[in-house]
Amino acid sequence: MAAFALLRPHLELVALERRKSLEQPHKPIEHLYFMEHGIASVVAILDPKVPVEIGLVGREGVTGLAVILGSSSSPHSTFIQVAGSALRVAVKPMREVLDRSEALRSLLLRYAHVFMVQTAHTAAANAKGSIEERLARWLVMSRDRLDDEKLMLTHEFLAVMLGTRRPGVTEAVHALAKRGLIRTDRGIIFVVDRAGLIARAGKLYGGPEAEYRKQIG
Amino acid sequence: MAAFALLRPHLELVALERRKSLEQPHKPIEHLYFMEHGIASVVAILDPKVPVEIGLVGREGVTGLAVILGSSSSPHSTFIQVAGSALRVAVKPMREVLDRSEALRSLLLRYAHVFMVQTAHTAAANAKGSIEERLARWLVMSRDRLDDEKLMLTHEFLAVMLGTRRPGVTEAVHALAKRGLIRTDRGIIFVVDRAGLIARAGKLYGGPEAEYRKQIG
DNA sequence: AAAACATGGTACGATTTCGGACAAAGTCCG
DNA sequence: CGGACTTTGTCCGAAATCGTACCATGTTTT
Repeated sequence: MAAFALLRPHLELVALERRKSLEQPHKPIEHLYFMEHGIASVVAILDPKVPVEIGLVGREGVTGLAVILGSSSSPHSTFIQVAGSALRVAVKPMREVLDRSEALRSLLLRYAHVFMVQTAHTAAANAKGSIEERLARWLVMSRDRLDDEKLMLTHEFLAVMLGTRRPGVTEAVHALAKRGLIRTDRGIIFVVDRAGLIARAGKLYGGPEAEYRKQIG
Repeated sequence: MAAFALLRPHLELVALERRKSLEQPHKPIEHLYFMEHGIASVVAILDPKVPVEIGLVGREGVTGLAVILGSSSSPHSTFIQVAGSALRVAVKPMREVLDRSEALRSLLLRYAHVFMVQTAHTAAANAKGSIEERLARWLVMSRDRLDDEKLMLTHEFLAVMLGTRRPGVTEAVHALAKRGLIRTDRGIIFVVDRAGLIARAGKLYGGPEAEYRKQIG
């Protein structure tokens, strides 16, 4: 994309290990990460022991939205969920380029809008969806961001993401497997039937995805 | 605020009746409303019959964030929850002023950040909070935005806002009343003990509010 | 190979919430 | 006044989820 030309000199390719922290609550954000592979997860911290996921960022997006909105930190925490890589840029050059490029600013603000829609949908999903429906939604979102059927995720981890108990995830995983929508192995979930998962997620899937296509394409 | 000088010629004072729609899903946004009194509610529409609240806007804020982020519509719906008034501006002059005033743009983007934190907190609250805790949070948020102890709200309405059944709200209202935190009358809830409600809401209250003070003050 | 650890399966009763229905009480309007 | 409507109170059994615990099975480390 043309808007990236100004940014390119400041981009640095970095590998991202699983669990690496990209942002910590209320601490200055140092870099923005344009994801190439892998998934970053943004979580709200109700309590240091109780993080709850509010959004996923894959290669369609960038972390550090707070900076794009003019803040230097946020109350959320961002970390790597599925290992991969990203092009990162330090906050200072990012701000300079944002000031100079109307096109880039416009693009990133539209992405912020899309991310907000995703977060809002998560709020609605948490209020209305069963664990199984929310899990189905989450697996499809991950599959799409990775473009890979093989997801390396533990139940424990999914429980945090969905804001439920770990045994609840185990049951939901079994239910989806019984329907033939996924296959599992220790620490791995294979997406077998993406369309089936979407059907299972019902109303919980689709809104934010449509908004992304509309705003960014 | 100085940043508002450019905007003033385009502002129009309007009264806002309860239930008035300010934005409809995927329809062009026509005006932004800087709330003076009353409360606007932003809801995600999982299903036309199932709206779920994702954020509140009172006199501390403005509706139409999608426009500020460069979009002309959003998948959400915004309507008046508690009657009041607002200064509104049409989208076109709003965009022009945004282009010219760095200060206003900065302020409104920071507000967008704060609103996003509020939405994220709602997602976490919906995942982790009981109905009573969520209700307590919601009542305090409304009380603060109205700066009034008297809230004109029906249980039916609160049920939609919290994403639960109406009888669940009735029970939660009774529980809070029994603790002496609120008093109720038909269609009215009086906040008696704000601090007590905050304590009852536990971790669900406080995060977004602190972020507002930090970013906007 | 043994020990330590991570992950998943399962069970338990307790609690919350659900979906739906119905009646009582208050309000509005002709 | 009388009917229509809104709002609230209450109840039911069913389902989902909780909190917790314990064990089995893999995996990694020593």
